[in-house]
Amino acid sequence: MKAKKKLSPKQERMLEFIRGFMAENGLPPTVRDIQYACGISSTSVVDYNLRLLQRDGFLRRRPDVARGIELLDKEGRSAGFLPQIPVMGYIAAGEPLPGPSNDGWTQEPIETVELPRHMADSKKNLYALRVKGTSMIDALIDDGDLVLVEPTHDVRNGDMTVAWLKLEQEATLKRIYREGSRVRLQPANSQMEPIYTDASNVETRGRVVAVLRTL
Amino acid sequence: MKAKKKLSPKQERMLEFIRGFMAENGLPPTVRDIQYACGISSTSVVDYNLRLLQRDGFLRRRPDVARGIELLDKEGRSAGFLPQIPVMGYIAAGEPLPGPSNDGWTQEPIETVELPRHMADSKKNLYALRVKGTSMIDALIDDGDLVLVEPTHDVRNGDMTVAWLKLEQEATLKRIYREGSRVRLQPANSQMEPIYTDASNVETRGRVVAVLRTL
DNA sequence: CTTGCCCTAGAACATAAGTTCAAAGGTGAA
DNA sequence: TTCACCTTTGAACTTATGTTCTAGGGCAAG
Repeated sequence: MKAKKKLSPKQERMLEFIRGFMAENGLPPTVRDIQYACGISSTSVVDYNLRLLQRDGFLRRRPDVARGIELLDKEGRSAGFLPQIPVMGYIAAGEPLPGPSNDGWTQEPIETVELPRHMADSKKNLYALRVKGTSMIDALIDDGDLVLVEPTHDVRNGDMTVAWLKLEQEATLKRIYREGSRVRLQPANSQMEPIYTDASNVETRGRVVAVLRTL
Repeated sequence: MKAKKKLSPKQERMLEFIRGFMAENGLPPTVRDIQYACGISSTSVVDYNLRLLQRDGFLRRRPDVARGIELLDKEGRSAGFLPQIPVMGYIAAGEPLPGPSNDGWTQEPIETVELPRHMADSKKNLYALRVKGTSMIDALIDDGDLVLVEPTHDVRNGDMTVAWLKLEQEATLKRIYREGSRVRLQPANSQMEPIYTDASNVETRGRVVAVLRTL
């Protein structure tokens, strides 16, 4: 992991814009796109800063090719184009569960992952949690897996849910079924027994839309 | 699912090239890139065919913008840029296991998925299998999951392996450990017991590099 | 054969977009 | 202040790249 130079606000903004432009339009911006979007007065200033950004390893430029900007990730591989999903923290049985407060997040993401469109589905404001420990095995989720969460309170019966059990002070991933005043939390692994608890004891934090495991 | 017009060989080739170019270079090709790569004699012919491809819904062109080609998937959403991983078939306990023969595949993919670089990564020639049934639950893999396979015979001890048990005529996903003349197949779920069998009974088809589950 | 249609050729054109330059403005160290 | 050094300006320049046009070839229907 290389220590990246810190960027000027202008460079920060440029990178931000380039990322967004690529994700939105499916091709890299031109120098002039950047100029206008970032309120820069001259193409030469854009060029100047692109040069610096390239020097510091944030992007690569192909000389003389239109829109020849290529964003690089921390490992120097090509990146961009896809929505960046923030990994907001860990989910583990005994630990507090990161979640959005009323206006945005208090913490920074511990990392970000780039996800294909058919998963990320843009406007849903997804975030991800890294699973720590094997306590979610009954949901067929292993240590190190990444769970993609849609932060909604509108969880339906049968949805795989990120739940916080208040009494137990425990985070869990289960399919949820409201049954009167109580709630049934059903492990994905049908060989395992469901948990029943009082509805007031369960705080749903969102709906799991995907699980990613890399080996 | 709309019925796409069938394409001329030239158009087929152009689309193919555009896809590859984008995945490889991270930006769409120019008209002239396409011209040279597909051995076309004039830019106007490329333009002509791009026009037809656009008419038939395979791509969108932004007028007057350099490299303004945008590939569309079957649903008309923007696509491209990422390696297309072919889903070559199903993996299920009692069914034959799709696999590459000496020169390529005999079957067509049942679908393709677009994967982020950090998963699809290199030129590893990955393919995917759709899991059918719950027989892989001991590997923490559910019905409907997608397993990404690197087709290699060089599987190391501890790798999650796509294995075919000849006697049992059964496909399975396990961590593999060679122990002398026999093989230990260890479920990912550590609460479950390993299977031991003779080395000659196991045919390894590749290494699982990722598991994707969408809910 | 003629007509119409789809496709190909080659060239020229228009402009989108990268690059370069000389000069000036800011800023901090000495 | 003076001297480096980094950054900004505004414009001009070059070329990469989309677009257009006219002409012609191939082929099937009439």
